[in-house]
Amino acid sequence: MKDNPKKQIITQVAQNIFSRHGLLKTTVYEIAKAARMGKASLYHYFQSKEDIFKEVVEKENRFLKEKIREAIINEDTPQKKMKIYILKKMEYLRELANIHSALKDDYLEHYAFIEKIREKNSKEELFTIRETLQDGEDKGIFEINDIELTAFAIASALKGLEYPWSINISFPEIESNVDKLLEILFNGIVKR
Amino acid sequence: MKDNPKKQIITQVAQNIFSRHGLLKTTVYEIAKAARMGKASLYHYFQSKEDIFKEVVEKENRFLKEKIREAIINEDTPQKKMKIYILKKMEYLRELANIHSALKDDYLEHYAFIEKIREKNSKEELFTIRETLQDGEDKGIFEINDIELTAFAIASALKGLEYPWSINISFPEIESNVDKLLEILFNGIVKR
DNA sequence: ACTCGAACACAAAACTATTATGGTCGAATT
DNA sequence: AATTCGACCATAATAGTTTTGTGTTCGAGT
Repeated sequence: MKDNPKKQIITQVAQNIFSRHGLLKTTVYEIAKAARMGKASLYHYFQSKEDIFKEVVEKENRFLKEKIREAIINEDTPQKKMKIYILKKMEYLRELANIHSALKDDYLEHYAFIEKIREKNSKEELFTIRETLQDGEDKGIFEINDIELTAFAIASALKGLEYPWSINISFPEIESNVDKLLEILFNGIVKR
Repeated sequence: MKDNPKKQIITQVAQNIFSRHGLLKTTVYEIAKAARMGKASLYHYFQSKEDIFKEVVEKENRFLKEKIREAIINEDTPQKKMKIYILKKMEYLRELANIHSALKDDYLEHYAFIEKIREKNSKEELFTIRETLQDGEDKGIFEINDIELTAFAIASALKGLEYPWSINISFPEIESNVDKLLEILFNGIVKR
């Protein structure tokens, strides 16, 4: 997808409608109407409904990455970089309805293309964590053996931050939970 | 439930049938037949199908707790106790089909009584982790500020161990992942 | 106290008909 | 040539109806 204006309009209107109704409830007809064209014309620009949704998710992912890059750019320590990465990702995932849906909605998990999106996202996450660990090690801040396994363990732990605790269990504010978990991951609980 | 032999027979046969067919697919009629009684007679001993399942889950939970107690009894350090606790729990949850189902199956999550079972289990988990942290602190091994929040953060991290990663992502053996995560939680990644 | 056949209310499943939806095709328009 | 779209297709989804299954109750019997 280059700079085709029609394609961008379709993507934009689709982004809005998908984010309100979700992938399944949004019809191709609705998107076409909102883009002021006939339904059949859409297929000149996109191969399928799935293609449109993929494009929308990729657009949101680019936005998310840019926002994270901006936030991290002036941080100097790997600890701060990791914290900002996690918090910004959580924050923007809440706003970006389509990528959130693609990554989190249970009813979408049997679609092969959704599985691919989730896989790509997980790989990017693991990569980012691994890079940050490497950076910290290079700077003599972190001391790590088996960096791959460490990246994986940390990624797993961070997934646990989204665990759906029962409503009757009083759980802390997400940010203090992130802070505390990162503090533990960085410094450990064994006396120094 | 005291020592009523009929009730114990019902519970035992129900445990078997529930673990094969699951809560929803198991009929009261089947349980009655297996216990060699009429369907209506069951209601003399249990108030409902739900009551039978609860009894079965409680039975399995008692068994699980006893197995963990036995495994931990000779361990001396809080680190070892925590590791054994996590691994044993994972191991027995895999074997004890009914409590596993009660805690994990998505299709059961809208039942109020299942939510209660999950809540109770989470509270027990948090309690166990908190106790172990306290033990470690009392022994001068751990240094913790805000023990409640720390217990919560660690519990969250451990929930992440069960995250369903995509099949195309090569993830490590569960035990090495547990080991690595615990190592990080205990010692941190910042150079000592 | 314990047992169970019969019945109940309604949930679940099966079946049938109708409508909606993603996608295609070819002709028309720009 | 690029773009548009009406009409149509195959089938998925939905709606409506009927049938069967299931948890539970009740009252009579042992």
